[in-house]
Amino acid sequence: MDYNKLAELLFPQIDKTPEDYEAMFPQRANAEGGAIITRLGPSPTGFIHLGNLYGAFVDERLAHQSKAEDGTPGTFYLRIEDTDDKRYVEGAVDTVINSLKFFDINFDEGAGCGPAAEDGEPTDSGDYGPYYQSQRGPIYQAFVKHLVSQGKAYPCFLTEEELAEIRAQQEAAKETTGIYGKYAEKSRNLSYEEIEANINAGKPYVVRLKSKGNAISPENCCMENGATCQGNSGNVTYQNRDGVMYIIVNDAVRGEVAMPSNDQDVVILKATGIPTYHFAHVIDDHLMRTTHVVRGEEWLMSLPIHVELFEALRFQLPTYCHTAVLMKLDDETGNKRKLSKRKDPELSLDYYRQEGYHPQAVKEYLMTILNSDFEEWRMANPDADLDEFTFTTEKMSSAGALFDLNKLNDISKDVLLKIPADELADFMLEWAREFKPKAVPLLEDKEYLTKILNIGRDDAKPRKDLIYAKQIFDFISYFYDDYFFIEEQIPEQVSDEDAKEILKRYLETYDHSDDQSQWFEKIRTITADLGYAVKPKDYKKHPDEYKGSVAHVSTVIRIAVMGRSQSPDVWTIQQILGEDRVRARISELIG
RNA sequence: GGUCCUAUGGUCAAGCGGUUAAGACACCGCCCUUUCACGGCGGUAACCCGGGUUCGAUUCCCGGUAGGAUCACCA
Repeated sequence: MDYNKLAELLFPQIDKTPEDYEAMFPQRANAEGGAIITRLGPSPTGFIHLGNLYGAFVDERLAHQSKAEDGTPGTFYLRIEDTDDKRYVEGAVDTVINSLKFFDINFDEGAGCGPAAEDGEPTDSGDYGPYYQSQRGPIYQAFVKHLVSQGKAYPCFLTEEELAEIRAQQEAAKETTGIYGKYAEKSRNLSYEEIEANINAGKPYVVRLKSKGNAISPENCCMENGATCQGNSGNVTYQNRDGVMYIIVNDAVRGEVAMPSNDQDVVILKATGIPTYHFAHVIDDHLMRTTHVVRGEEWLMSLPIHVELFEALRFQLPTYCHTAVLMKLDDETGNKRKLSKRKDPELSLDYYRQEGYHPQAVKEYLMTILNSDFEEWRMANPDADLDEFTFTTEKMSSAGALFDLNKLNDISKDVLLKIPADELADFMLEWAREFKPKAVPLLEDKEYLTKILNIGRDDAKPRKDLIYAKQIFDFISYFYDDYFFIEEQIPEQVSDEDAKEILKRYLETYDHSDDQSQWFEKIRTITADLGYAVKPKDYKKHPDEYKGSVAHVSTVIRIAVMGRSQSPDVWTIQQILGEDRVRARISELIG
């Protein structure tokens, strides 16, 4: 078979060679001396979930933390993986970029990363484009053509029915499914004339890799059992394990990973002329000079395919970082399972936006599950910027981490405490504009809101009860008349008459200009006059001698003014609320 | 089913042949306190099972078990 002739028959319109592309996309200047080049390759649905964010975070940190010899940092770029013919969602690239920007994750180059054009359309930036796989057709085809001309790939005309039949046969015989070994022979052995006839007849076809298989044989490799040898692409070791060729790859997060080498004649070019993920990954990450490929664990099993592809093309293998998938405890089965888009709203980044989690809190949380020594570092450096932490792939867990909302909330409390109240007020308003529009006019009084958010923050032991916007709003809602209502019952120790009496006397003696001790002194007086214990301990010791304690009296006032029994300090709240509101609310309750 | 990954308290996790087996979150109790939150003190709670190797295994090896991942012209 004349493979050159075959390549020409299949790709007459392709005139560029791999060498041309190698020259067009030379090694990156900053890749020398340790700078890391990473990429994010989302599909163009624009849907970014927590898992994507998790990976993007790793990519970003790895690239921007690393430095070339001359001090320039690594590069983190955005490539859109739209090889699937599923519909392209309008504005998806913008969505991706903006979703990540919300978390301070910024790209250096790639799709949509250039300055906006005059008509407002986003442009791409960088010298290694195009950054959309759908626009890279000729590039992929040039490499496929090259492989065909070397006899390393071939066209396959198997129809869906034939494929299904083979599959059924294999399943019945309990064999591995797919096109490999004897099942590949039919297509592999097609003569030039047969192929030409098929093409002239307009039959659709795919291009498959001609796998070298993984059996140890004289023409393949004749290593002794257990012996190893180095691969051409670097970073790969082959080993004969009882007649089966294994690949051993050093994964940055998992260490050495061993598995049987690929024996499937995988599809590299679909009937549409568009490559599969496997092929696009190999070509793109090589040509765009990616040094570290960060991706989910679900890709680990296709590593042998990628290794064979890298070897066949004589490309250098990148460093792989297969990250663990995010898990969750299933309510029904009680087992761990992968977070799913359909069942788990907390997977969607929108969930955190709706609830009003601060991006910094989500980042901080992600970092704690990403690197096990982060929490320790954070305790030692409570005020340091997140970027000062040195992130390492070695410290990443290879088991799936369970998503823990409790932990997120705990971290969020600390994060929000460090954000100045007026910034938090802006954050609340922004959140409300999107998710609680009715409250916007109220929250627009920034001075008022800032005062509220600032309660108890400057103390030596600052309050930590602010977690996320939605929760915060509920927490402070009584400051706004529209949302104020009596939510709780008065304590059982206090009779209805006493409650009225307490409030009546409170209102009579109320002086808005009292300082906190004067104010509390008056409550003590009321407490004592009505037969309640001024010191809660007295009541605790001698419950028979008192109706209740000052705590219960205070609770009545709390409920009158705030509608609830739990809140920060009453005096402070009243000062913010203003005299009119306080008086009005109490009068209202007295009736 | 084949292949691969993983296995320390409820959760996240230190540990990398000899430890009273850290820490954080959650939970419980006490203290502080006019409630709550914060803070302080204390507490419950773990090395999946079985074989080896070794003077000694949570740690190394093998087997089992469990959970997860993956087996497309989807990524």
